[in-house]
Amino acid sequence: MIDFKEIIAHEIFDEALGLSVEEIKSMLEIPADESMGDFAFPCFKLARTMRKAPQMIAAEIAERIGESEYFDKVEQVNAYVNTFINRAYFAGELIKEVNSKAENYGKCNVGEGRTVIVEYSSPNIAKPFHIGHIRSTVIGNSIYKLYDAIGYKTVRINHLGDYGTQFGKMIVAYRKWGNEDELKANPIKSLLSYYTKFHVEVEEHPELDDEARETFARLESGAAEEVALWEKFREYSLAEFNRVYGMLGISFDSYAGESFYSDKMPAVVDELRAKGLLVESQGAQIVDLEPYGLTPAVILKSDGSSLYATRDIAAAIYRKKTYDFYKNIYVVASQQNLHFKQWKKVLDLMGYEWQEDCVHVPFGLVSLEEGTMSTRHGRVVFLEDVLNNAVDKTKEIMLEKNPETPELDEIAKEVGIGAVIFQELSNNRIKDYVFSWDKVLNFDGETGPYVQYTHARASSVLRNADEEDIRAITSGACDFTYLNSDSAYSLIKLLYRVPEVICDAAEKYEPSILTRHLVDIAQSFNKFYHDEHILVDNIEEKRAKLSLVLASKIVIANCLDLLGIKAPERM
RNA sequence: GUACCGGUAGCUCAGUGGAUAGAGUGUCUCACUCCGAAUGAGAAGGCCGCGGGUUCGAUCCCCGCUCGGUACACCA
Repeated sequence: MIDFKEIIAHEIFDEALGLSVEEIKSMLEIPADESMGDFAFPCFKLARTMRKAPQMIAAEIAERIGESEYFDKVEQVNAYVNTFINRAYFAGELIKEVNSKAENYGKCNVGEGRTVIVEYSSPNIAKPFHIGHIRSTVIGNSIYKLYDAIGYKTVRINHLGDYGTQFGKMIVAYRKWGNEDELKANPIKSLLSYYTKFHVEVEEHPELDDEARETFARLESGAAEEVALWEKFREYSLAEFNRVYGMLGISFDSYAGESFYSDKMPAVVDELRAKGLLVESQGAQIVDLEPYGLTPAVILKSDGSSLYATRDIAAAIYRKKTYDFYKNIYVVASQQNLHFKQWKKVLDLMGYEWQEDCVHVPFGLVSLEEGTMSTRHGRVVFLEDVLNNAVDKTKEIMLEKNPETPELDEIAKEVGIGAVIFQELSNNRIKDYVFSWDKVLNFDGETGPYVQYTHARASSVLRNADEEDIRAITSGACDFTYLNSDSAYSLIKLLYRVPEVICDAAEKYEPSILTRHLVDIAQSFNKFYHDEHILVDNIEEKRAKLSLVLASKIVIANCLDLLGIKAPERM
């Protein structure tokens, strides 16, 4: 693909400016308003070194490069040199690139030979999968896809919350109030009811807490009965989670959760002790982090059992040994910022420089209109219900608009679930939000269905073309001078920027950057579609326009895929 | 109390050390004998939380304040 910034930087370069081509390239801007050109070069900074008014410098540069064949026009406006690339040239280069690379357009291999671990979703066993869990699940999945697209080897880890004192509580509760049949019939619901009952009962019988702690200690030491029960809870729960993952089209390479590290912790504790980091405080074993302005990291409780922090340290060391990661990414809620700071500091104190390659990717809180979600208090919205409602709503709309659509049920799933995922990936992940049924079931405007509709619309136009047209546009033999309208050209520019947007989104661990750009593309396509008739009588013009439709369809589908969303041909 | 995160149009949110701060939604108009109206066009809507500072230039960077969220040793 032609690097237009590179070309322009070479054109602008002149000894007298005192800037290298690279420096000029990095100073080039894409103007907010298209009437100001495609790429602009601001001359403010040159004013000082050249001791000349920036407007004059801009005027001189514009004059000097104005005759270049790459430009339709070069203007000086105030302190800017505004360049307008030759439209037919730009269109031809971009469209041939997209249509020949097809599903690979946007990908690259900058990560070749390196491994990136993405830990995401990581729900707690025996608790329902609610709307709060969608964030880590869907953001993490997109980050994995982004890194995969730019050439990294990826490892997807679902760090299941399948260990800890809560399982002591669960086992105690199950023994007191549960039974096998009930559990089999409706695992998570039953487990949740036992857990809830435990918390009610413990108010009056505080000794239950001690019992739970003892039970977890037995589990951790490998007592057969406790282990068998725990395995049953885990297996049943996982089966339910997998149903939701199936709906979302999400899978993992590893389900090594907290329990997986239970036998790897004593070594970590020994190592900490050997390195002189472990001290006793109030009966517990801790790492003192006061010199670093942090509260202490508790490694072992006073009863000798392990904690979340201990397991995360063991996990990081294990992952470094097993995968030799380039980056180890944790997509975990921002509530755990402090935990990750402490954890990184402990690894640092242990002498592991690779802690710098461990990245916590935090995201904001989802709450309900009634307040913070609380499973125990029944203030909870189940993810599966949200997905099912979105699918039902989609089906209703489809039956009204396009009842003849083949495979209507299948497409309703792709669109309904896509709508939920898309909304989740629309905003900066750090922002908190309040869940709203109205919002999640709205399919107009900047939504997943809007983008999918745009894709279906482009597909429809291509279906209406004849075979010779399709052959011509896939071979790239078109007269691109027909694509010189403003609406065609702004669409082309948006498609051109997709590869850099993908890299940017990956580097910042921010899928919403891609989501936003995709909305811009859909808007731009729809404007082009309205402004211009595509299937015109003039064959050359028709084929040039169809080639842009094909390129748009390809790019939309590729971007949707990176968000974990399907791109149906009809809807 | 301390730390971190957020405050941009009625609402939900983008945005960048630079040109006139943008979308969607809601409200009011307009456009389907025409390639898919889940669409497009137009109108209206802004002390970019407040006060200082750095800079040729700050919504953006720094400091203080304020409002909201989150976290702060044996839960995860």
